Amino acid sequence: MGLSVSGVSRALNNDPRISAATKKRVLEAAAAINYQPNNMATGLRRGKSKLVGVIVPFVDGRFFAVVIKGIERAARAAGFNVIICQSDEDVVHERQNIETLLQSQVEGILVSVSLTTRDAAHFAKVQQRGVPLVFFDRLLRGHEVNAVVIDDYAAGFASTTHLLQQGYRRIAHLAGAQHLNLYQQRLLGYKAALQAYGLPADDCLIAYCEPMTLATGRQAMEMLVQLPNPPDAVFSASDWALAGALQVLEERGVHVPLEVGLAGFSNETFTTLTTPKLTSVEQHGEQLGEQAFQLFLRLRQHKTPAGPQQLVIEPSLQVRDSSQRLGKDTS
Amino acid sequence: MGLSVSGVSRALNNDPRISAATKKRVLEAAAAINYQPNNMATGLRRGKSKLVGVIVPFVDGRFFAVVIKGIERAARAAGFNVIICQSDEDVVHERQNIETLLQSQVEGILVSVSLTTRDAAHFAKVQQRGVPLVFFDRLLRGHEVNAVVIDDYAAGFASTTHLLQQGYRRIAHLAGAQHLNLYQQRLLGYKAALQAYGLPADDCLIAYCEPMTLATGRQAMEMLVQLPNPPDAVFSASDWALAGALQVLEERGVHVPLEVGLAGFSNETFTTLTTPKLTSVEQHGEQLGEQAFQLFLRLRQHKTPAGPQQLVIEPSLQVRDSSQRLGKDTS
DNA sequence: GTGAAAGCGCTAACAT
DNA sequence: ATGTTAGCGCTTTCAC
Repeated sequence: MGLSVSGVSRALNNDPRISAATKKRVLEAAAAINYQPNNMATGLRRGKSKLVGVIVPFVDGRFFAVVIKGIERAARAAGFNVIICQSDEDVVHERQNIETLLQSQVEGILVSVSLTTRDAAHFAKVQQRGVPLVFFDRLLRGHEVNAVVIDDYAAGFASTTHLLQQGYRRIAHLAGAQHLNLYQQRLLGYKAALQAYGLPADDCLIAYCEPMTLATGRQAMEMLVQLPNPPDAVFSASDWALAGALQVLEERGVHVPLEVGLAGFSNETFTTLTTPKLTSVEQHGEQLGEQAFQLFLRLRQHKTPAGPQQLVIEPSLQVRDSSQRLGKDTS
Repeated sequence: MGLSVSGVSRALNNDPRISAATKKRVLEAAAAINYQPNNMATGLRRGKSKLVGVIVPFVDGRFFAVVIKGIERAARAAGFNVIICQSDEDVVHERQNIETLLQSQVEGILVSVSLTTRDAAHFAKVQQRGVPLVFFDRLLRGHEVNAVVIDDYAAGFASTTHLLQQGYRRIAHLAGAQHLNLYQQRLLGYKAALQAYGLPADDCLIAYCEPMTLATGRQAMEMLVQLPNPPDAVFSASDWALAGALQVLEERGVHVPLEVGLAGFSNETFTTLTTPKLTSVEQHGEQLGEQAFQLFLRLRQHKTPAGPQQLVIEPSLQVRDSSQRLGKDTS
């Protein structure tokens, strides 16, 4: 009849050292009283919380939402719960988030750094505590870290090459903050594609948008159209900035894609809702999220990893109306 | 020199019963060894986790992202951490989310129900455990619950009235699942506005989209344009469905807003990126999120509340190009 | 196969 | 103003 606490614990945890009969008895009783295990107590005793923390700059916008979905799926499968924090592109919040997550005893942290993050002191602290740290998508240049990124260079190269194939020759680039790997790589890919076509790189055609929003995209485009020799195409490192550029062109009666071709980045949902629909780069965020979590799991297993791990995911170009001057495109 | 654990605890918690000198000493030592309090231990001992759970159908899309921002702001101010769960519009996930949150010992749950939620058994379980439960935006019809909602009826009335003022007379409605309060209220507001103008309600003009997406909006519009007497305006309970409608009209060469006027709901970011820009309802999600958290706090204080509390937030109509047939609008 | 008991890190009586 | 100690709910040795 009566059973000791340890017996109950064993039954609930499928411990082999218990008879099927008593296990059944316990399970029924538990269901009857609507028993809920207390994760805090379990975590405290076991010394592991089964929690991972995720820090993203923001959660609206398709990319990070999708990444989170991927992380959650993988985490659920491994019996982990996920705590999501938004840094709001503010390094101060990011530091607070780290603090919060460490206090919550997360077993690992997955982070995509904010735009305003320039030093990595708060991340060092995480490592120092022995909490596995995985960066995804955005990371600080010049830091050797565990990371899952997409091949931004290849994406920049492919987008620019696509525009060149469509016959555009004076291609501008809306660039992001260069201390972030991904904006730098997109710019480098763009430059490399021009060079591969034997075209000179004209610095006038590179406009830095920080942050990359509709507003900064508008400003950049206003500037570009007033150039003595304005561009006939734009490759933007962000769909948002590209949307701003499109607005400016529309207002000035410039036809897209006949007069100016456009290609963006992130495959935001609105890219299929504008006129014309915007060509963009799909980053396969869900896959990226899953990989990031898997990497965390691996780091957790091997206490002493063999140096920083880097995983690269191949993006794919979604060609839509905004960049198709010719009938079709077979790239 | 040496100090007891309780002394340290007191210093860290700003207990008055400790000298300023020792407090300082402890704080310095804590900083030196990079001390992090263990929330699980504190929570276990105190019997409170300082955690709230939030369940939303999804996190992409502007509305819920903004609501979450509001909740987080209010929670942070009250010293709470937030666990965000996505139900993915699936009641099965929703039940799992509830389970997860209860195990995590959250002190309250804020939820916006999924589309597939029809019964409230899993929510009853939450109440039964004495965990305060607050619904926001979406709730099940016919359940008396604590909730913060927007005045969907007023919004439906205002949107439809605005279209009428612009001279549209055959106004269709893209409606959502009627077991959810908000879609029902939007429909009722629409009907009431027609009636107030002395116009008959034509059931042919009401198209149910479930779920309300670009695809279902397209289908609905295809059907509407083929009516013997097609509509000259559309009020949609979702911007997504409206975007689908706009695409269909565009493809058929129907001019918006001259031939057909459009008004949507939720003020999604893409409403300013389409051509024409879409009129929509701003729901003030951040405010809604803050109110929802405040309501939770109040429920937590008074163990026995005086019946279900309901808070209503007034939305506001954002008039843009898609609904302006006349020169201007002063509603 | 089952029970007794220690202890995870912390707080809050209750001493002193 | 500081120290001592019990115990939050659970798991896990260790003993039987």
